[in-house]
Amino acid sequence: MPRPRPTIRNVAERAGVSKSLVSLVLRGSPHVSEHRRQAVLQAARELGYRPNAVARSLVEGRTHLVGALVADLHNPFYAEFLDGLQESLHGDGLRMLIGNSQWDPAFEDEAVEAFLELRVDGLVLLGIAPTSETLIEATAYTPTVVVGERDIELDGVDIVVDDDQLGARLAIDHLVELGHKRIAHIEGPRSSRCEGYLVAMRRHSLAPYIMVEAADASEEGGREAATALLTRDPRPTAIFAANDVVALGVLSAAADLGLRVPEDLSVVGYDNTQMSASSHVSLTSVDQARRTMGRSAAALLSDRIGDPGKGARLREVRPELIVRRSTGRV
Amino acid sequence: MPRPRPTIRNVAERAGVSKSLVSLVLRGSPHVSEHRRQAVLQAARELGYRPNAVARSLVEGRTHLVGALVADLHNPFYAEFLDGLQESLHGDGLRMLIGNSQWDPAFEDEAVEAFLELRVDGLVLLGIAPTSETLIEATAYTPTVVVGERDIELDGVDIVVDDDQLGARLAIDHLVELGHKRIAHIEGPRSSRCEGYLVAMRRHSLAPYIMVEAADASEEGGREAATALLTRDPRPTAIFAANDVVALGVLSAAADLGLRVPEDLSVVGYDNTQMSASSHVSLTSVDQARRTMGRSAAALLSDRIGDPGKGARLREVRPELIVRRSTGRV
DNA sequence: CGCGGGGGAGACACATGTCAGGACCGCCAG
DNA sequence: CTGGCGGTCCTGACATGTGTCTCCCCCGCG
Repeated sequence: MPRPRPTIRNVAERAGVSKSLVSLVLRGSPHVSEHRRQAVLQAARELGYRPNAVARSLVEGRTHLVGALVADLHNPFYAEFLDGLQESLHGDGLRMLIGNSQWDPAFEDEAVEAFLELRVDGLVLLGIAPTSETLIEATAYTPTVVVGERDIELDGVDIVVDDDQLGARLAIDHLVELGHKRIAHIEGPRSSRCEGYLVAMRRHSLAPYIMVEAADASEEGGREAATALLTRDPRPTAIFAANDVVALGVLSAAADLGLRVPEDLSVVGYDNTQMSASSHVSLTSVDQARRTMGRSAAALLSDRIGDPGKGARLREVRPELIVRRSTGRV
Repeated sequence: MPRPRPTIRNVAERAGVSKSLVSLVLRGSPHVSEHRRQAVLQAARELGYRPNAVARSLVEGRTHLVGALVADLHNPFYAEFLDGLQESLHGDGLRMLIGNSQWDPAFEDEAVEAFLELRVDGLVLLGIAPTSETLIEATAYTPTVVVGERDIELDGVDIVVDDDQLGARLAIDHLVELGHKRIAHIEGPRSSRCEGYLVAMRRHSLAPYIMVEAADASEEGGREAATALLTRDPRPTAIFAANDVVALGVLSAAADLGLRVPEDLSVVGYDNTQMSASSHVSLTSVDQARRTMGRSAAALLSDRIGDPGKGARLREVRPELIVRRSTGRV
């Protein structure tokens, strides 16, 4: 039913010119008489002509497409990051495609294969370290930026991360300022946050009070770890959780044990999830400037597309502490 | 730095055959001797050959790409829907591109233009009604499915929605079963949910107890509306909120007024957000079978791509009530 | 009349799929 | 034994829609 879309030749015929001229007009060449230019533009408008990006990409050798591969679309961090990324890429005339690997390495490879076949100009890996053979090969052929993963040692691959250590320090400083000493930490997958906690505690000469409990990054994990911490004697007066979901588990555990927040226990999360902003939760949390990270990634990528073969660069973005009602004086 | 990717010709030379034969092998033609087939495959492997989807699309006249335009990536509904969509499309050999309009009609048009220039085979509009000229034109040229918007009257455009009315009925039935009579509703943007509430209340002969308060779809809006409802005399014993975010506002208002949930007040949300599953919130909520909707959309779209020109179809997906701790007996 | 330059057209290239046709082989009938 | 026929494998040519490059034409000016 859908009639075939008009091509540049149809426009040329209708305007009574050669197709080359149509191309010139559409690309904004200055060496075209005003008379013909108008004729071409009008013909294009009348036919509802829309340039075929496929053909253009083929001849240009580039697609102006950037593939963003996300481990998990549900994670609000990625969603906001993508907003920033798209915004900046758009300014550079690049379009963003999103692929979703759902944490499955097989899907990762597959999505990247798709991007490579589409000949994207650049690749952004979100929460995905290029370890598989396919991914490594991809980074060799295509300008790539990795986000949220440290310790990538690949030539010509840029990295954008949140400065976890600084974030942890912000949290601990805040708690110390409120008079807390027995500050515990629940460790998650990001080990640098734990290191930041350790460093900050020592800096405040609170080394004797260091308490760390590991947990998997879920509410249930946070609850179990918190229960373990809070039944110690003496119990901590504050808990810095690896992230907001874990912190939510801490809140549950506290409620179960009859501890009031923040009177009896202060809680700090990480990520500043939408959830933590809810007044029903109101969790003090470290915010990773997500949009900023997105923009950084876009800048690095555009630059690298323009000039591949640069050395790898690392961009650490400064987080910020958002204080809410889950923290208070001892 | 990145050396040019090998083409089908390079493979042909290396294997000592014509490029047509390489194409045949790669497309899995049966009329190729095993000997040559192996030679071609090996040459392709050695060169790291990857077919160029751009060139292929140009000659095939189709891209095997589907563009999904999302109003808001942060909305977890869309994220999960996309999972289901991608999963099913993948089974049909289609790849999914995601565009993000961030609720801005200008971005919508622009993203759709991009999709059209890329010559996507199909379009999925999430929470976006095709009202602008660009979008309407797009639906005329490209198979399209609209999700989450009713009342689209366009030829050849399929619609997938949650059965809001049924969802509301499930919520009310549940509350009635628990002995509630004074059940209030906070109305959001989806008017069909409100209608469902009204119908269900009347069905239970509870028309005299109908109470509706409008609110904008935010936590603050929910809080205000709930405060208004809960300070009435007699006050409602249960509130059915338009969605989970609004319900969260209800919980806040209840806490402010010293009402315990569920002892003094039962609350039901809609959408079964991740938040509502958190044990710290534990909100009874209506779940919109998001993955199922994604799969439905994929099925409709694949079908329409195979045979455009069918009439418009409407698919209403059945929601389900998830009972948690925010509802209890009167 | 010659030269320069502006404006336009035609040819080619991009990487691939397909289709018509050709080479070769084996078999059978004359 | 040979010619014809059918089948298998493979090749070359063409097509897809666009950008660019070279070349040509014509006009105006010196």
